[in-house]
Amino acid sequence: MIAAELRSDLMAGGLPPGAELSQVVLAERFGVSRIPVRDALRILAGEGLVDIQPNRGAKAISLTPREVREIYDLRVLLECDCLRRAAANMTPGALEEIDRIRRKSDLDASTPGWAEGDWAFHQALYLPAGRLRQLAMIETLRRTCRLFVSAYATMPKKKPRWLDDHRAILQHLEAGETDRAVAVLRSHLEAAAEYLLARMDAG
Amino acid sequence: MIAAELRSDLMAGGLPPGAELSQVVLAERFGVSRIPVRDALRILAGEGLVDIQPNRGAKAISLTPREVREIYDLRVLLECDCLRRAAANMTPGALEEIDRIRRKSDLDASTPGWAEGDWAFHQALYLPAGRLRQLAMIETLRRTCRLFVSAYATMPKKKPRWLDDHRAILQHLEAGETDRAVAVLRSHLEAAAEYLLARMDAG
DNA sequence: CTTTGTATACGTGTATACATCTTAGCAGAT
DNA sequence: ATCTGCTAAGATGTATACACGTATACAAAG
Repeated sequence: MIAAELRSDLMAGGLPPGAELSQVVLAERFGVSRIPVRDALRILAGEGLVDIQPNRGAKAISLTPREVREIYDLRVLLECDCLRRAAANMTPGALEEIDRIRRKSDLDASTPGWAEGDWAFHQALYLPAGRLRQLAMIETLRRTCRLFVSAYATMPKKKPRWLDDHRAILQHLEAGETDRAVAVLRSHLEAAAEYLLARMDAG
Repeated sequence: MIAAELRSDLMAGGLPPGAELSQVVLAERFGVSRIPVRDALRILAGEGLVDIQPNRGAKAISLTPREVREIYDLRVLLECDCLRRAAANMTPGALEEIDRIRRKSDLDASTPGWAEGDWAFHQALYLPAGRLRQLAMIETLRRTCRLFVSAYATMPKKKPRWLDDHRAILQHLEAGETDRAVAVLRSHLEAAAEYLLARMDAG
């Protein structure tokens, strides 16, 4: 629970990248001893969200533009492959379900919780691939990016572009044109990378 | 240190897949309290080597053939991409260094520590890509496989095939034929997957 | 004989206390 | 004035003790 709480704080931007995460401070804040805090920090370290250095404390991760670029390259690699595999196993029922989730995510596109809907869509999209481990790796990479999206990009106004991309991906899948769907996904991710990198250069 | 020790034990097969890892027995075995053991288990859980279930203890991971297949597919995806990027940045000096490591790994090919040399070669091969995070992900996946190689495959006798592959990859790189080098790497990994899966079906 | 409830034992989760390390601050020498 | 060395404060690492949850064994009811 403490790990989940900390994760939310990191996502929301309450703990900016590079912030020092003192065990005692967090323990007092949550009203528990340091042991559960240590466990939580180790869990988050395993997810790559915090960086623990022996005898020197934990920090919220801080990425260089070069690392952000690498992470998005990895996402392109893993997500495009996952979509391709999912397309091979896609059923009409699954497509219907994904579209339902897409429409629901349209609603809270302007709320602070827009990212949850975005991830729900992509998750549903990749699920038919039957690759749980790959999906977990993708989620980890997405969360790592989220930290920086929250920190640098206040609230994307280019949202419509994203929603259009989602719809386009689905339409191409329904038409059986996997390559086109994958191409849209790739450009979808590249656009997000460019947006974030531009913001990092600015701020 | 305890995490490293446990990792070695898991690799060497002393702790077979699915083995229950009790905090108390491990604490007694290492002559320390349970706290450092908890930390070590969380570290290994972050690396995906052990599975921690709340209030129910930790176990060495146990993979189904389907999951092994997925992991090798991920390795093909990540390692081939990494090699391609490395080939683009490869210098004559780097090739010389890799070949030096390859020749050294030839020597302890029949010893129990053959896997270290194997990994050293691949690591040197991918390093010029300048993708540290991707390299870390690959290492994690390789370690996960290693657990099962140790458990099911006593000592591969097909070693010569692997060493030949290593040499072939280098030769293709020296010739500037990246696609061929990547093709050999892919078949290299596929062969390892087939070998392990066959052993799992048998045992 | 199967099933359900309970009690006991075992293991994990957490709090407190102590040991160790890092680091900031300051005094002194060059 | 800068650098070296020491000292003290704060944080992390670890050990011990206790609280809680889970699982197994046994007993009793259906």
